[in-house]
Amino acid sequence: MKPIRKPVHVQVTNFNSKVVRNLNRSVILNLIRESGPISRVKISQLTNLNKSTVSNIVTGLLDEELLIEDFGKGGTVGRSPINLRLRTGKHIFGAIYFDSVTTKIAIVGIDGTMKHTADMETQASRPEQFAQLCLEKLGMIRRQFHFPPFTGIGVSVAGIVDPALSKVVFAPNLGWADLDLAKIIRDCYPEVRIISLENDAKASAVAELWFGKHDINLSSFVFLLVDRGIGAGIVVDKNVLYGESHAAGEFGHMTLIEGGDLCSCGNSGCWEMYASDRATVLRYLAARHADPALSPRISMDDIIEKTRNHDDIPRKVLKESAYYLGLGIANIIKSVDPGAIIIGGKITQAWDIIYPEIMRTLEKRALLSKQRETGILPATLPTPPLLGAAALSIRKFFTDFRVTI
Amino acid sequence: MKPIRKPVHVQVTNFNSKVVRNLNRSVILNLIRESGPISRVKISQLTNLNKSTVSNIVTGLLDEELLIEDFGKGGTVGRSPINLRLRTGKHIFGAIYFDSVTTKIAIVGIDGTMKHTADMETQASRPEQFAQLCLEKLGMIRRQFHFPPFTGIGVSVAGIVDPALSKVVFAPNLGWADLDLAKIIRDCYPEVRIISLENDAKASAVAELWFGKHDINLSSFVFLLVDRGIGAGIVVDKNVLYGESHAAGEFGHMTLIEGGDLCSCGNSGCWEMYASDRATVLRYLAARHADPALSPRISMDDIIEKTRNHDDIPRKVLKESAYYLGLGIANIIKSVDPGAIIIGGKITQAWDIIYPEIMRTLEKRALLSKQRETGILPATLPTPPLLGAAALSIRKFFTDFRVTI
DNA sequence: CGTTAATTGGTTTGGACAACCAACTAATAG
DNA sequence: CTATTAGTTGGTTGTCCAAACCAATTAACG
Repeated sequence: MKPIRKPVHVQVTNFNSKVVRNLNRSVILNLIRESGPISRVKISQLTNLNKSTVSNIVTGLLDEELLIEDFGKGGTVGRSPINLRLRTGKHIFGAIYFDSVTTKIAIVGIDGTMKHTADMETQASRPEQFAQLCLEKLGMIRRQFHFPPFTGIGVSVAGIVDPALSKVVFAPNLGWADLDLAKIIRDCYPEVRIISLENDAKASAVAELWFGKHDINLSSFVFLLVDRGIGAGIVVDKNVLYGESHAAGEFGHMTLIEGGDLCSCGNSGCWEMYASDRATVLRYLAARHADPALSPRISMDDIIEKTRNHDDIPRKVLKESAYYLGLGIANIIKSVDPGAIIIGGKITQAWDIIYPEIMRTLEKRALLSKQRETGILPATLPTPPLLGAAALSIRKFFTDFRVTI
Repeated sequence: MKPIRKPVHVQVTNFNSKVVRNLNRSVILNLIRESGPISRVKISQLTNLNKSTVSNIVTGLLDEELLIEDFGKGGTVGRSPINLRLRTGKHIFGAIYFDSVTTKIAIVGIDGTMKHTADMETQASRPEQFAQLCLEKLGMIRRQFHFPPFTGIGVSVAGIVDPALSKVVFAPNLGWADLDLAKIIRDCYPEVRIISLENDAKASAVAELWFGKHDINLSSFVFLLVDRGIGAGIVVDKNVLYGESHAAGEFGHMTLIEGGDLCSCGNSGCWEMYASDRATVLRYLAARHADPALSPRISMDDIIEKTRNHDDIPRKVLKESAYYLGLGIANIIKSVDPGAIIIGGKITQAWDIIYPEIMRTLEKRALLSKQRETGILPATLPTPPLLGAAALSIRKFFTDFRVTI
């Protein structure tokens, strides 16, 4: 018999003038970030804040050296507006993406521009030492190219992460479990105040949300990262869904085919047994009647490369993967009904092959006619999980309330 | 080639003193609702609002006759607290739940108590007239039992609803499509200001969120309504997920068995072809070697009733449904990783039969060990979609900002 | 070409409003 | 009477808002 717990009264957020100021400051800063360069008057109109209030807050942001004023000419009558935009260069962010084969490192500007990138071969067997090595490399690059000290550092990992505890809970492809990565970063960079750790798919979703170059204003979407496995980041109203165990979006392990192939997670018929890169490679080897043990030697790049020649097998294999992708995507659409699905991963290099096949499947299996129009888009960014790592910390920088002295 | 649309600058919400007041008022009112009776000092401690601020706002709420003061004795030393609780009786809400066979009507108090209920046989063929009939019946009951005029009216429908347009988009089991139900309500009750319309599963989720009697404080969960079909309401951080086409949570139509039975939605292998009440009834008839055309004559009640006798077939059939329920629930857990799954519908009357079977399936198919502990609970409320209809309007009453004169 | 009106962008000023703080009164147990 | 807890009062602070006020630019007109 379970004891009946009385509801615990968690701290309720209240509102006062300071909170209001910080919220409005955040609103203005984000408006400039998203739609800058923009004048004070335009901000006032869009936010419904009074002109004087906007001026007041902007003065503060200029004092903090977060903005730059552009004195230009306005084409129409009247005084020319002073356009405001984000100041880049003053704040930079370090980013690391731990993946099974290659770990990627980058230095990223406040506006999401990659200032510098580097690759390292992942040494998964000694996680602490390897993480330290990457962090040191990051610092070396920073000094070498005379960047200012990091405002924040962000890390993404191909696995499940608990950002409250800032630990890697379970990363099967790296063989990591219960690794306190945040502590390693803090020890290495004690002066850096903003540190983020996140699952790679969720980080990618944040990257697309903040820096994606889509022609529609996406506020609800699912980012699908097709890699060795399949992960997803669900974004609803510009918020990432985390879930109770921080495992929301693990669509890769949903059962798609009852009684299907056995997955390493213990379940059978998981989506990623049919649509992940690993599945594609294995299917390719099977089609070539090759030894499945060769799979580590063959990469998605090889298969996609081979479609350029007049060879039907890689094309057929990719189409088959696309069919299964469509099958799972239809389920995602029925689950959370997103405004779009953004696909990242190597398979998107064969977009012309996979897209028609995905859409064909969707059209057969969609529930509502409106949902058949759900946009299926390739990622617009170079390496979403890497940029996403930085985006996590950049987001904190912009949305966390300024510490009032 | 699509035209590149510049991001449309939607109205940004700003913050000023009036907004702050209304937010804090809302915070206090909801705290009293959820954890009342409670004293001013306790509210102050829990919300971090100053004692005087709480007193100020509470005075306003007392003036509005929303609260009642209980002068009791406090067991300890010091002045006894004046406990505050919601005043019931002054505000009542009308609720209608349109389902395929029986339409249910209720009069509900502000605290979620059912004051009066009535059933009507659904006449789906003439939706406008039938809706009007139900609304009139609701008014008749109200007058007969001397209730005050309705503060709000809420309606839930077994189908997809667009609450922005307040229309029933698609209700296959009722045969309704593109029905402007909100207009019918408004025409019938022009003086009622709060009118809500929602899908039955989403309404049920709101009912459990606001009035559910669970021993844990649920803020993220999925309400699963197992009926002729299967629908779900996803709740994340106390917010219901709607989705781009207002079709989030349509797990009933997710593909669970590739190449499985053909569903009326056009897809094959949908979950509800295996786990819904209709599926259970059909499976029961098949086990009895009876004519599937008899299915409208046999109800879930009959099957559950028969498990009381020493008859193995209904038991076996229910267990099979529970297996498929577990299969789909595992997928839901992997999708949105909820804190709990609350199941509603007739099948929960056989909880002792289905629960062990669901859990057995989950344990085999869960991804994380922590997720194996995800609570699977039966609904705690009598008819969640009906109470949910009222809860929608009650929620608006509490959360919508008070119109300042 | 110089002056003025019209227009738009941005700032200053005074007032309103809400939360906060500290000191106060009220009630209760011992 | 004292210690303790609950709730109120009066004054202060901080923020937003409205409107008046500068600033800068173009168009019109004599």
